[in-house]
Amino acid sequence: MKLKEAQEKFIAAWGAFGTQWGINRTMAQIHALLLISEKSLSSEDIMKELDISRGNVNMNVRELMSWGIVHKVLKFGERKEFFTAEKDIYKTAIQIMKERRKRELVPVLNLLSELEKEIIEDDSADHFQKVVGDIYNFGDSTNKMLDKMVKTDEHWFTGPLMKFLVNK
Amino acid sequence: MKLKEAQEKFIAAWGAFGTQWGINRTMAQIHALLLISEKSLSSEDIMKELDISRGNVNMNVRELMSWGIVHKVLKFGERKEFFTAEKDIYKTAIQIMKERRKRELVPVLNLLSELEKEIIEDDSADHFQKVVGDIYNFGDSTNKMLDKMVKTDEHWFTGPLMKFLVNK
DNA sequence: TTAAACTTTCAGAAATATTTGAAAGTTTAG
DNA sequence: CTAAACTTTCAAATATTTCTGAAAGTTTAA
Repeated sequence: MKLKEAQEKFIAAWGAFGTQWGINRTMAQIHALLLISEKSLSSEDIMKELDISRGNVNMNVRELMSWGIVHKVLKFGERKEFFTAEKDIYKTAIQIMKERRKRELVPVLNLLSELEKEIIEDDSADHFQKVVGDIYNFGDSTNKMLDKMVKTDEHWFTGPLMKFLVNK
Repeated sequence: MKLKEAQEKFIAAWGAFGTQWGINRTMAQIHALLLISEKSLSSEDIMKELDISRGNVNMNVRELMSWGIVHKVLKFGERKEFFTAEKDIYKTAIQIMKERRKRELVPVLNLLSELEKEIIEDDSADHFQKVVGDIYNFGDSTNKMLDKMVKTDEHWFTGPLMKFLVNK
């Protein structure tokens, strides 16, 4: 297999997987492209490589930056902006966890704790309150666990946690 | 707040969150509805409650069953099928992990290992091979970890794992 | 049998999400 | 300044996903 062919396969597949786990195809493809590019790329480069419009590149690159997994690079003597992806996959994963915690888990916890507090009028609310409480507790534990994972400097993924889980 | 109001809020919110993490709104709403219903519900009940069509209910309930978090219940003397959601949130989470591992992680690992093996022709493929290899290793560790988490009978979420992570 | 009670399917309609591309906005070299 | 080089925005077009509802299929009671 030619390198180019393999790269295209990787980008296409990453795009398809992206769709499956809820992020848009193009965003995932741009991320894949930047991951496998040693040099940082301009909007122009990305447009050509993936055959997509300027606006699309702009919007998705900004989204990737808001996730903290793609960064702007400025080159001396160049007016243009270039972009590069975090290449450490561990750091990338941590960053994604961080963002998902913030964007998805925290809002759920807020909703649940609001519901938990407010149901006081109805005395047939037992089951509902239990469900809400159970989900809250589970979410809260997950939240704390993620927080710990994310804040520690330790490379826990290859460290004692993994040993703990995988051995024994 | 009235119970009914709180329940509707929960269902609506669960639907919206679902959208965000890549599953369809109605499927998430049906799951929410079944979670907070003590009794199992018929298609008819779900149609009325969420104001959606028969076909929509049928398709999404089957999808939830394929995830293993909703089950068919047969009642004596009743021709109709009823549905109920797994109420243990921990079991539900484990089940979702199991399925995501199978549906999302394993296919990614297959792709990556295929790419890893096949790139042999080009000698400028170093960086690409490193990226693919790094992602593979990370995915493989995650896979093993999830496998362990999922297979153990231990309620690890409140057990030693959490203690390990949250304390110290 | 058969017909009522139910479930499933699926083509077309509707809703939602993504993309384009041209215009507006911004920055910088000279 | 000002004009060239670049980035951002956003309304309209396109693509994708989801939903409807009626028809087809299945099961069961009698």
